[in-house]
Amino acid sequence: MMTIGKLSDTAGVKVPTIRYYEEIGLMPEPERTEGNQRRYVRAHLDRLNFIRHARDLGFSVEAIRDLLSLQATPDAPCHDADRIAADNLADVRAKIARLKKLEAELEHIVSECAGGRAGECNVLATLADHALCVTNHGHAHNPLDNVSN
Amino acid sequence: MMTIGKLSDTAGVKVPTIRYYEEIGLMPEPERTEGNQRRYVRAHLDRLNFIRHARDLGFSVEAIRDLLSLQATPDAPCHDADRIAADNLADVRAKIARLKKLEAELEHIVSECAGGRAGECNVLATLADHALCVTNHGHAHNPLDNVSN
DNA sequence: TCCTGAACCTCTAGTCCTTGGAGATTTAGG
DNA sequence: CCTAAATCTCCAAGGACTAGAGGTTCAGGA
Repeated sequence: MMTIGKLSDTAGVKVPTIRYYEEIGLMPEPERTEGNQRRYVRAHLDRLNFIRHARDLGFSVEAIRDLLSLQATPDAPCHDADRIAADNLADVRAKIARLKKLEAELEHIVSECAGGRAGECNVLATLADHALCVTNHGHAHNPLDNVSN
Repeated sequence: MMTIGKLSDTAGVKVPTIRYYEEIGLMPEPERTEGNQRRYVRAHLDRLNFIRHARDLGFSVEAIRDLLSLQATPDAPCHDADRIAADNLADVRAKIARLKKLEAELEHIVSECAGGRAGECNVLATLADHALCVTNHGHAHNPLDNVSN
């Protein structure tokens, strides 16, 4: 029997986040004391650890929802979990590829900067003119959605 | 003199986004027609291209604000712009490093999956127990903030 | 000149995943 | 029994957009 604060410390997930997970149905509603405070048991900690770990690995909340329901049915075939993980891996790789292009671009920009006045600054010049770029880092219309996380 | 739609198409920035940039002060308020529609000139396009390019490169709106004010004062020393870009580069590198750890972890998880039942699934087992991880991909308390670009 | 339909306007609210605060209540320890 | 810490609920913010409703303006053609 532990309080939400103890659960929070143990799992490394902030208190409001735990309540949020409950609200969106990732965490089950725990027992309450007479005074309406949440009391958790070991199973809650395991589940929260699972969630945090999956979030650390970049899984979306929706993916985690799927993984949790798979976990709940141990006799179900495992390829669904495998596919979710593989999708996530592909996602992570795409993000790495994109960030590497940005890295190259930024390296170029920064290294060229001679430390003069803003009027001749390479950083500013490059940002003002895409044609000065060394790589094609994309003219994506939703550039960052792909990279966040 | 171009409409917001033309500006949007030319710069590759969605119309509501342009209005949003105006609202937060990244873009200046343009002239209006008698009927209250925005009309842009070349300078607006240049500025919007600058902004989009910087966003593509992962700069935050706040960083862009700084860069734009530097651009407006060509005689100012350039090291501020350089520092902003260098900070951003460090940021991108940190994200890459983090994502590579995730990649390694996910590769491990996925490759180990024998395609059996969920009860023995490696994906699920690893998520349930951090100790099974091959790398220390961090117990960060704000795991994804560091990675979203 | 009028009409039509596309593009524009403002305003509000939603996205995602938390995080923080206000103000009230409960709990555990001394 | 008292107090301080922790908890409760509810609401709002963050970043950077995105989407919709409901209404107006523009440009081209008949």
